[in-house]
Amino acid sequence: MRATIRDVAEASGVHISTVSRTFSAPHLVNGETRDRVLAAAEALGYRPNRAARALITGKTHNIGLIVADIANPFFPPMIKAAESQARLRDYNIFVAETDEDPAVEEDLVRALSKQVDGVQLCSPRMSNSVIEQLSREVPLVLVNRQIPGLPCVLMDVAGGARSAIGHLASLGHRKIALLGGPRGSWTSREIRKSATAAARAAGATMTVLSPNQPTVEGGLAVAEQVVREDVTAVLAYNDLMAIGLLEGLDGLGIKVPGDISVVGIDDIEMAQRVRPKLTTVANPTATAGRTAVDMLLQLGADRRATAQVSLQTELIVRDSTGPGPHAADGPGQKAG
Amino acid sequence: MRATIRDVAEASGVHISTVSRTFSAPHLVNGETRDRVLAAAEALGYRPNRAARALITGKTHNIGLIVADIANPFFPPMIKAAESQARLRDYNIFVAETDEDPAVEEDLVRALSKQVDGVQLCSPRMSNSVIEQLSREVPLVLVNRQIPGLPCVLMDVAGGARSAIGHLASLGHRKIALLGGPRGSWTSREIRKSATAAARAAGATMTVLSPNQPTVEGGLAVAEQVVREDVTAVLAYNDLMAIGLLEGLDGLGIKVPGDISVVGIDDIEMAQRVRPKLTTVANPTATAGRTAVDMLLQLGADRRATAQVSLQTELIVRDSTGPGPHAADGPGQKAG
DNA sequence: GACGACGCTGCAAGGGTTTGCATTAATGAC
DNA sequence: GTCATTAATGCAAACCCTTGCAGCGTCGTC
Repeated sequence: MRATIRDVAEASGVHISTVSRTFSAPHLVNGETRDRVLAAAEALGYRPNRAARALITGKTHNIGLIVADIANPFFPPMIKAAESQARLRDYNIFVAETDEDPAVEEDLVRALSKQVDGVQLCSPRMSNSVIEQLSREVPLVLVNRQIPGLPCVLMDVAGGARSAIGHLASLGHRKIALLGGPRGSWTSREIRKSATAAARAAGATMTVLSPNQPTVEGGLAVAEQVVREDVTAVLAYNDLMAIGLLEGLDGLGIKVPGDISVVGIDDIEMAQRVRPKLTTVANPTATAGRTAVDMLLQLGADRRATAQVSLQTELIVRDSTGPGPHAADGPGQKAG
Repeated sequence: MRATIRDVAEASGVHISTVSRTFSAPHLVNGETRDRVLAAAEALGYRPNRAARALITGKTHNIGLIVADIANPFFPPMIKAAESQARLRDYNIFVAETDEDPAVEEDLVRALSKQVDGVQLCSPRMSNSVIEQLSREVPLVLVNRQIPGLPCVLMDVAGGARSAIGHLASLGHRKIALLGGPRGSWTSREIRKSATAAARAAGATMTVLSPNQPTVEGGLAVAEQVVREDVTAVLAYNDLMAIGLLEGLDGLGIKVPGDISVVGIDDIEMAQRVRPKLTTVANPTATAGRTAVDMLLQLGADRRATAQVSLQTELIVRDSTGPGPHAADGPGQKAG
C-alpha cells in the first residue's frame, strides 16, 4: 500500500542502497544526493518499514511491557513513564495484560518475543523456573521481582512494610493484621516476611490473611474476617485492597481510624481521594518504569549487565491511622 | 538466537515450505509428516517469526491502540476489553499514549503504521484533516469521535448529557454550570451542544467553563470559579474533574449536594469510592473496546466497511446530586 | 606520472517466511 | 496398459530492507 524504498530510489534516480543509507547512515551519502532522496521520500510519504529492517538488524525498536492488570492504578504511572522514556530513545512500548494469569503471561512473552528487543515483566506471577527459561529466549527485565542472575528493578517493599509496621507500633497498636496479595506474588511474600519480623521486634502479634485478590473487591471481601480477628490495625498488600477494606469496615459500622487503623501500599492517586485519606507507603513507580526501560536497552548493548536496582519507598501518613487502644485509655484521646 | 523454520525443516527431514504449511495450512500436509514436523518444532522451541511472516502476508496480527492518557481511569477498562478481544482473534494490542498532545499522536500513528494492521484511536485530539490523511496510510477506527466516512464507535454522550441535565432540572436546579474538557475533544463539544440545548428546554441557564484539564487537578482548579458563578448544579466533562471539583468545593466549605449538586461522566471505579458518591453517566467502555477491535479486523477483510456504532449510556444516580434551591423552601427538604 | 587514499555509490546476498507452480507418486477409470 | 486425477511435497521467487564488498572517479603526494 505505502511507498517502499524502491519507489523512492526510482523517484530520485539512485540505487535502493543509497536510499537506505540516507536514513540509517546519512553521513555516508553526499549532501545533494541526500537532499534529493529526502525530497522524494517526503513526496511519496515513505517511511522505512521497521519490520523488514528488524529482519536484518535484529533490532525491532520495540519493547514489550507486561502487567498483571492494567486497570490496577498502580501500573499506569509506571507504563506512562516507561513509554515516555522509550520514546526518548526512539523505541515503542508494547503493553500487554495478563489478567493475573501466569499461563497467559507465558504465552504473551512468547508471542511478543520476536517483535520486541526485550520484555519488561512487571510483578510477574510466573514461577522462577518459567521466567528463567523465558529469559533465554528474549532479554528480560523484572520489576518487583527478584531472581538471581536476572536484571531487575525493585522497590524497597521490605523497608516500606517495616516503616508501616513501625508507624502502627508507635501509635500503640499491638494486634495487627496483614492482608496478603495474590498467590505467586513475590512482593506479597517480601512484605509478609518483613512485616512479620518488624511486628515481632515491636512486640506486636501479626495475623496474616492470605491470599487475596489485589483489588477493591478483595479488600471488601476480607473485611468481616478482619473484624473477627479482633485486631486494631491492618496493613494491606496494596491501596486498592485497603480502600476496599475501608468501605467494608464502614459498612460494618467500624470506625477508621477510631476502631481500626488501616495502612495501604503504593500511594495510588485514589488514596488521597477516599475518606479517611489513606495512610500508605509510596512506591516510586515512575522511576521504576524509566529505569527498567534503560536497563533493557543497555542489556541489548552489553550482555550480562545483570544489574539490580532498588528504589526507596516512603511512608505517607494521612488520616486512616490513629492511636491504638492503649492510647485511648489515656487523657489524650481524640473525640469520636 | 531462536530456532528458525530452516532448523525445523532440517530436523524433520522436509522442505521448509512443508514446515510453513504445517503451521499456516495444516490440511495440505500429510498427517504423519505433520506430526513429525510438530514434534521437531516442539523440541526446538520453534515459533514462526511474525515479523517475517508479515513481510509477505501484509498482516502483522498486531493492532495499535492510542489513548490520550493511560492514567485516566476511563481508558484501562477499554484497553482491557480490547486486549482480551484481540487475544481471542489471535491478535496483539500495541498500546501507546500521547500525553494529550496531538503532535505526539500523529507521530505515534505513523510509527505504528507499519507494524500493525490497524489503529484504534481513542478520543483523539488531532484535527479532522490530519486524521483523514492518516486514514489513508493505515486502517483506522475512531472511538469517541465522529468523522464522516471513517468507521467509529461512539458512546451516546449527547443522550447522556441530556439525561444528566434532565435529572438536575427535575431536582429543581435552574442555574447549571458545564465544565468543558480539553481543547480538541469532540466529546466535549458534543456534551456542550447537547447539554446547552437540554438546559434551554428545561428553562435553566447554562454557564460553560472551558477548556479544562480532564483531570482531578483540572476540577480542583475550577472550583472557585464555579462558586463565583453562583450556580446550584454542575455537570463535568468527566468523573475525574467532578471528583476534583468535589474536593475543591469541600475545601471552600461548600456542601455537596446541599449547596451544589455535581454530576460526572464515565462512571469510573473511583466514582463510587469518593464521598459523596458521585452521580454520573456510565459509558460502556468495555463494549466500545471490544467493538472497535472487531470493526478493525473486519475492516481488514472487506474495505470500506465504514460502519458506525453508537452505544447506550446510562445515568447512575448516587449521592452527589440533591434538590435544588426551590425544593429547599418547601416542606420536603432534607435535613442538613 | 604513478600510486594510494578517500568519498560516494552500486551490487547482491541475506534475513525468515509464504505461496503459486512444478514435480512426483499413487490411485482409479476405462 | 494408458491416462487423467489427486495428494503431498519441493522449488524458487517475493516481501522490504541492510550491509560488506567492489567499483569508480578525484585528489594529493612523492
